[in-house]
Amino acid sequence: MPYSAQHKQKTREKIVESARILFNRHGFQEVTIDQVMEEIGMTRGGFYNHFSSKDELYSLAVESFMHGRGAQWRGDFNVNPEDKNLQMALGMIEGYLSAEHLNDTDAQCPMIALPSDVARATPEVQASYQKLLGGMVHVFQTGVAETCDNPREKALAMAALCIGGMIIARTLPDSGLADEVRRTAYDTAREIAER
Amino acid sequence: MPYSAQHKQKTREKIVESARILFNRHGFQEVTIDQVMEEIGMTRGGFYNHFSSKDELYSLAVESFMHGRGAQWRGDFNVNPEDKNLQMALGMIEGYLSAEHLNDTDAQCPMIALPSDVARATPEVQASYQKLLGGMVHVFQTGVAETCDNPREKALAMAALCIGGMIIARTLPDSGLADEVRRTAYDTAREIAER
DNA sequence: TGTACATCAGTGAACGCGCGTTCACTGATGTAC
DNA sequence: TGTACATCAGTGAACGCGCGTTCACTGATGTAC
Repeated sequence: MPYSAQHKQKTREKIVESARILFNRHGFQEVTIDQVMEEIGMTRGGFYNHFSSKDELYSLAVESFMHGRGAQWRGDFNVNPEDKNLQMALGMIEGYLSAEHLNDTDAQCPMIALPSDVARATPEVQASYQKLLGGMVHVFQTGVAETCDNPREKALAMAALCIGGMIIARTLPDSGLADEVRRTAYDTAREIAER
Repeated sequence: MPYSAQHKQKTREKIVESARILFNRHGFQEVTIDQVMEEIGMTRGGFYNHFSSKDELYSLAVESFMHGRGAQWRGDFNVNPEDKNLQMALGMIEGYLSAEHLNDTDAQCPMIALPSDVARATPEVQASYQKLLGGMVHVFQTGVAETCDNPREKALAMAALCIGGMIIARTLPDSGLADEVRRTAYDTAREIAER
């Protein structure tokens, strides 16, 4: 067997990561397979040795955030769902609604970077998006579970504020207004968590 | 002067409205000028008699919602900012987060239909988006102004919940979960308004 | 240890298609007489 | 009132370009002997 199985797996992962970053930056339609492959020093033809279509790549790129860049990011803010305490949930809110998260497009959550793209994508891509939301709601829910009797509702409201606040902030040309939206979403989500 | 000035103005408005609906349905990149023109029974060449580029049309289409389809929609839910009372703001929340609004893509607010498209568009398009947000915040703010001392913060939080909740709901393939998100956003926004 | 070989990841030219924009033309309309 | 004319909204072919995908090939690699 020429080329080890790991070699192919590594290349595959590099393509997905390159795609995730480029889709985050420019959107799905706007990114070409050429660009994705060039980013990792390869040419377009090789792409179809790994994936059957650009759509398949899209779904994998969205989902990869959860256990890839997203997990790394949660580490920075000490967010570990196993902790099951309020501090953990508050860390998530703070990190998600932070200026760093807003400005670091490459490492940004795809739920913020690609909402309307995903709404028009294949069911597979939407399923990947739903998995990300499920992960976030799980974090919030376990965090507030022991201090209230409707953790699920709280978790969903917190998620809507985090994601919605960031999407709006990202879209506004006036950065002052964007910061105001972000801060208000943070205050409100925190208040819901602590109430 | 052959063809009255009104004739040209009418055609221009028809193009913008056709574009707004098609962009809402399929996104900016995915809609061609051919499709926009065909929708009103014209051919592609005539487009450049009215607009200098597809980008210019995009900005106008987003902004047109406010005084066009959006105003009509506010009428259905008795939302008139001149009323300056809580009921008016609650009507807006209810209408915005309603199942009808979620499912009627053609008449949907572009803030829900196009967030990530706009984030990557020209500053002009983003300015149009910001105007829509400003209008919504204004409605909420005047509605809660007389019953609390931080109307601006409340209005921004309500807007984040309305827009964020709807964007998420629209993207989820599981309609049960989508309804849950929508309902929770409604309950939370209402609670903020009434507190 | 060294060499011939089979495999298949990766290459890059080519295909088919569609899009934004341009442009020479057409013909419906309002006006001048 | 009727007619010739000027205007310009609208037409549709053409241009230039780029993209997703295919395909014949190349050459780096691990294995058999």
